[in-house]
Formats: sequence, structure tokens, C-alpha cells
Amino acid sequence: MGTTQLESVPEPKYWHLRTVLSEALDSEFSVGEILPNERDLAARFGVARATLRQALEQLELEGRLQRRRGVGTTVAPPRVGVAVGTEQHAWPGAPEDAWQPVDSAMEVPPAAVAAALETGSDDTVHTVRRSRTSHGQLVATELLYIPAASVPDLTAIDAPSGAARARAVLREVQHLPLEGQDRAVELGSARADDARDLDRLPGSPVLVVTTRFFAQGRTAALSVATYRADTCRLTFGDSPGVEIHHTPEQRAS
Amino acid sequence: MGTTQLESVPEPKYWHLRTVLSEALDSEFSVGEILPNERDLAARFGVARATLRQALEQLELEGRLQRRRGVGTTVAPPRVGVAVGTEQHAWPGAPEDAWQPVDSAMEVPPAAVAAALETGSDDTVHTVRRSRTSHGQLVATELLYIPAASVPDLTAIDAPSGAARARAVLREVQHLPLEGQDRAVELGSARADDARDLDRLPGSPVLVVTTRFFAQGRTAALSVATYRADTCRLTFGDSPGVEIHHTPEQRAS
DNA sequence: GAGTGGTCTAGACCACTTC
DNA sequence: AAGTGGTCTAGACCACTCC
Repeated sequence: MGTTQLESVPEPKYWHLRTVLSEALDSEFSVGEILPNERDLAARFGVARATLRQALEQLELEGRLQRRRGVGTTVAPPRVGVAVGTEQHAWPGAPEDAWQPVDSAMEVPPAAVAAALETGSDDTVHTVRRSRTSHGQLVATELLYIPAASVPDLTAIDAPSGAARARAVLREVQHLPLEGQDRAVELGSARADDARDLDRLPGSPVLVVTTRFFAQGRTAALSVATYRADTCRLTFGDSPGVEIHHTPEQRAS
Repeated sequence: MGTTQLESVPEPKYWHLRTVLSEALDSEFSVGEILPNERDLAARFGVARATLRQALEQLELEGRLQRRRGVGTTVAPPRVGVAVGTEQHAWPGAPEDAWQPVDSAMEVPPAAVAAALETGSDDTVHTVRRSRTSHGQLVATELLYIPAASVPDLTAIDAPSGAARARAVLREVQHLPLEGQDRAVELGSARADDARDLDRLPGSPVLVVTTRFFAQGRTAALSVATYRADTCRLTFGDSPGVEIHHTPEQRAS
């Protein structure tokens, strides 16, 4: 029984470890349970701590584990479904909107945003910060860019900043006739400020949802929303969405 | 000029490196250009190779770099927009469908899939493998699960496997009245086989799009599509989508 | 065979949470 | 103060591509 394993396909140690741990999570652990610490686990599997960490990182990416510095590693609950495709054809700030206004100010947007809004690269636009909560946890932050031309009646009549100003901007934008919207999802890594808001480390994987709102033949508003990739499953239908674990390695014939 | 930087927020080296490299990519490199190798870069920045690699991994996650073993690290082109939300209300295999059938067989699906399809956990279902190409490159693989009950006229009349069988299954499913669909997007890591198809390493980040197709009050088909997260931006409108680089750290006041 | 990125090690120290 | 995960180092060897 010396050499039970086959040498032909030497899969990386961390990948094999990931599989072993994944199966252990399925069968021997329950949600919220604390795993042994990394040094113990590494010793138990006979690998260096860095190798073990590579396996844990994979599992965290897949939403199976949650790690917190100074605390430990716990078994993560299933990802929460977060509706993104609902409120179709409604402006941000509409009554059923899931977002909470946080702050607003006039700012010069990043160059790519200015290009999409067709504003000059030095022009300021209304920038509204919002956040979104699900099951009592902050799951996303958003930056909403609205050119001054989209809300002409708002010229300096309201508070200069703060949540009140954010609400005023959102109130104004409802008056425009919304002609359509389009949306894109891509992988990103959390900027330092988003990471802080989302209680993650800088560089954590996030899902970036970019939404363009069209009115009067132009892009009248642009939203860049940053969702925690570890805890969120973005749903686009009206139903809550399927919970499919795509991880399993086996595929029975 | 000794201590220009402030010590108060000692950001990790790899994060700072990422920022420096990111700016260098913007200003001094063009798409497709080859970067110096990791050992040289690490020496140039005075860090260990592992630390440099942490920074490169971030940039690769963000779609800025492309690394290939044995070849080198190159500057990645902007992500390609891949339409996911079009073909709304059409079965897979409809004429305008972007997917290429690859193979098909009767298989026992993973437990979570069986649950969504409401089949017994030991029942086989039609499993169609398809792939999707964009700009000459394979960007996604798909597993499409169709319970035998959804295609009653297909009982063993066609080829036992292969692309021809896949086409036969897809042809049959068109006959059902499609009542609706819903969709979810989440982050995953590539399984060994998907990784091979997508020309990535096992564990590479992927965007998993799960689509349920409803007919006759049941889930009549379920698609699990795996997109390369580094090269793809999933778009959901009818227009090609915005190309927003969310990476920039600065946010001018 | 030379050069690349990918894996792995064994250690050290740091930042953070909890007691 | 003790214990956790996060960062970093300096090396080694492996798998792969290309010449």
C-alpha cells in the first residue's frame, strides 16, 4: 500500500488539498463552524502554510469559507441571491429601489466614465454614493454619476453634500423620461475604500455591475456597483434564482 | 526628501506595487507588449518574487495582464463584451444562439442540478456540452441539463453521443413552449476540465452563469455556463455595453 | 537547453481580535 | 498577552514553450 496514488497526472498539491477540504466541508462541517487554524491544518496535511493558504484562498473565492484576521476561518453560508435585473426600466432612487443613499457631491469622474457620459474630461458631474444591504449585511457599494445636464433644476438649490443632497439628486432624475438601460457584469478587485466599506481586504474579488441609463438620446446616468463576490450571487430574473453548486469535481457517466 | 511617504497607513507592498505597475501599464506599455520576466521585475522593485507575483495576480484578475507559462507576461487587451441577456425568451439552440454544440450524453447530474430539475438524485438527464467563441477565442463552456421528460420524442432515436446527438437534443427542446427563464451570475473557480478547455489553469476565476428555462410549469432545462473572468465582460442589454475601467484609484474632488 | 511562469518550502514578522 | 490570519523573504524545483 505504499504508492496508492497514480503519478501520471501530478495535480498541484494545493488543488488536491482544495478538493479534500471541500469534501470535508460538505460532510464534516456545518455553516458557521470554525476550522482549525492554518498552522495546525498545514501540519496535519504535511504541507507548508503557504500551500495550505493557497487551497483556502480557492475555497474562499468559491464562497465556501470566510476568513477574518485575528479571528479564524469559518464555514460560509450559501451565497445570498441579490436581485440586479429587477427594477428594469426605472431610475435609481425609484420607490422599490434596494439602495440607500449615503452621500453626494460634484466631482470630476474617472476618464472612462466621462467618456461614457460624453462630458468633458474636466467637467464635474453629480456623484452619488449609495450602499446596499442584504440580510443585515452590506453587500455592495455604488457610485452613480449624473451629468448636470440630466438634472437641470438642481443647480445648487440643495445641500452641498450628505445623504440629503443624494436624495435631492435622485428625486430630480426621476423627472426625465427613461428610454432604456443596459448592463454589464465583470470581475474586479476592491479598491481600498470599497474594501473598507465591504469589510474586506483591498484587492478582494468583487463583481462590478455597470448600468447605463438612457434618456433624451444620451446616457443620462451611469452606475458602477461593486458587489462582494464571495457572498453574492447576482440574479437577473424575477424569481430568486437557482442555487447551483458548480464546484463538484465529479461528473458521473 | 528623505521620507516623502506617510507612514500612517502602511499599505501592503504588493498593493502598492500593483498601483505602480498599473500606472506603468497605462502610460508606458501598449496592448500585447511583453513585460520583463518576474525575476527581473522583482529585482528591479527590490521585493521577493512571491510579492511581485501577488501584484501580478491582482492585475491579471482585473484583466490587465495575461500570463502564460513558458512564454511570459503580456499586456492584455480590453475585455470583450459578451452578450448574455440577448436571446431572451428563446431556447438554447435557437438560430441566433452563440453557442456551438460539442457533445451530448445521458448522465447523472450533480445533486444541486437534480434538485433544480426535480429529478431523482440517481436519474440520468440529457447533458449537452457546448462552447462559445468570441473574436476567435474560446470564452466559455456550458453544461446544459435537460430532463428526459422535456424531450419525450428523443428516446434513443439518434446517435448515442457526439455533436450530432447534441444538435438532435437541442432540436427537440425547441418544440416546448418556453414560459420564461431566470438567470444568476456568480464567481467560481474553473474545474480541471473547464480550465483545460478555456486554456487556463485549474482554479482560475470564472464567471458562472446559471440559467433556468421554464416550460409546462417546470424547470425544463438548466444551463451552467462558465466564462473566463479575465477576458470577459458579460453584457445584459442589447447594446454592446460600456467599457468602464473601474480600477483607477484616484477620485478627483 | 534556455527561459518562462507555476508550485512549494520553512521560516519571520506584522496587524488584528479577543481575553 | 495569546492567538489568529496577512505579508514577506530567499531560496528550490517543476512544467511548459520555444529555439
